[in-house]
Amino acid sequence: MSLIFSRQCEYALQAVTYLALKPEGEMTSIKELAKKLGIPYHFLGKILQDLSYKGLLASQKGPTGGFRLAMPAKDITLFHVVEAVDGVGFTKNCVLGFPECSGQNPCAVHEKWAGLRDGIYSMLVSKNIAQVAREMRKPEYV
Amino acid sequence: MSLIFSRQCEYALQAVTYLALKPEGEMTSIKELAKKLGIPYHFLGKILQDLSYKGLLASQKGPTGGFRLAMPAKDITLFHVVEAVDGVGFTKNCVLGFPECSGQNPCAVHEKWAGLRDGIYSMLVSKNIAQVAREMRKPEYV
DNA sequence: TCATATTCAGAGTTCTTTATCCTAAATTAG
DNA sequence: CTAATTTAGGATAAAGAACTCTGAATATGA
Ligand code: FES
Ligand code: FES
Repeated sequence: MSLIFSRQCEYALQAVTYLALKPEGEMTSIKELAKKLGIPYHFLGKILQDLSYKGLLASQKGPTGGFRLAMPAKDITLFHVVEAVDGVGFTKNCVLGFPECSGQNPCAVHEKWAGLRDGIYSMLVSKNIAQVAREMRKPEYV
Repeated sequence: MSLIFSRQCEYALQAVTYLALKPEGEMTSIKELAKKLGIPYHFLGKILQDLSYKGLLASQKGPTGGFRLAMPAKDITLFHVVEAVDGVGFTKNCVLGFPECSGQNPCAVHEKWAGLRDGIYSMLVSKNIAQVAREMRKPEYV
């Protein structure tokens, strides 16, 4: 079981932050990304394709081709990626799965969850991916 | 996509807290639970069966049969249910999906996530399900 | 120019989760 | 004892997520 984000979304987040480390405009192949990040090659291809379709990445075919961010890294947050891949359900839904989540008929943990949800949101938007990428202390990001 | 807990786990949490409202020892049928909580009947049956197997619930067949908590509601927390159904992965895994999550090679949001993860854990253990059930402001719980 | 190697694009497949169905076994009430 | 009710449990179907295979586009260099 994946936690809050789907596997696809996790891979997307890893890949996009990896791209943020590259000089602006430089193309990076699926091969390099898949190898460095340990993500299944073809699956990653489909994910990046999807991110291109949604306007977050730009792609180019052929040798020397690959993917790059469609806009400056400082203008992208992790939230943009989550929004594009998983949607914004986690900002609206009841953590216990009840059909409605509002102050009207709150479940027992509604208040507590509201705070945590805000925390998650702020974790995703408080830094742009250029900063995020630099703060990664992961061997994958070398 | 469900958020942090699987659908199955959400249903389990709703059902167990519902049972916590009943007088200790009283049996409640799948029928009543499914109807009140709006959970698919047969699916809920499997979930409750599983919770019985894991020792959280006790069951009895025949008319007047049903399910009840296997121990006093004050001794059960939401975490017990999550643990039984989804496991404790969320307390250990990297929120960005990296294979390792530790202070050794932290991802960019590791610290922030550590705090949120603790918050989620405390949300699940700070009250027993008797309290949780009483605090539900849900029409389902009547 | 054109063959070839490289890379993305998109359809297709497998696996897991969710949900349904059906029959058997246990238990109660009459 | 019989009929009604309820859980137990296997089998199956539908939906969604995860992953794979094949083909189209493109740059390079012979
Ligand atoms: S109603 Fe449950 S989190 Fe809002
Ligand atoms: S390494 Fe990412 S949350 Fe710990």
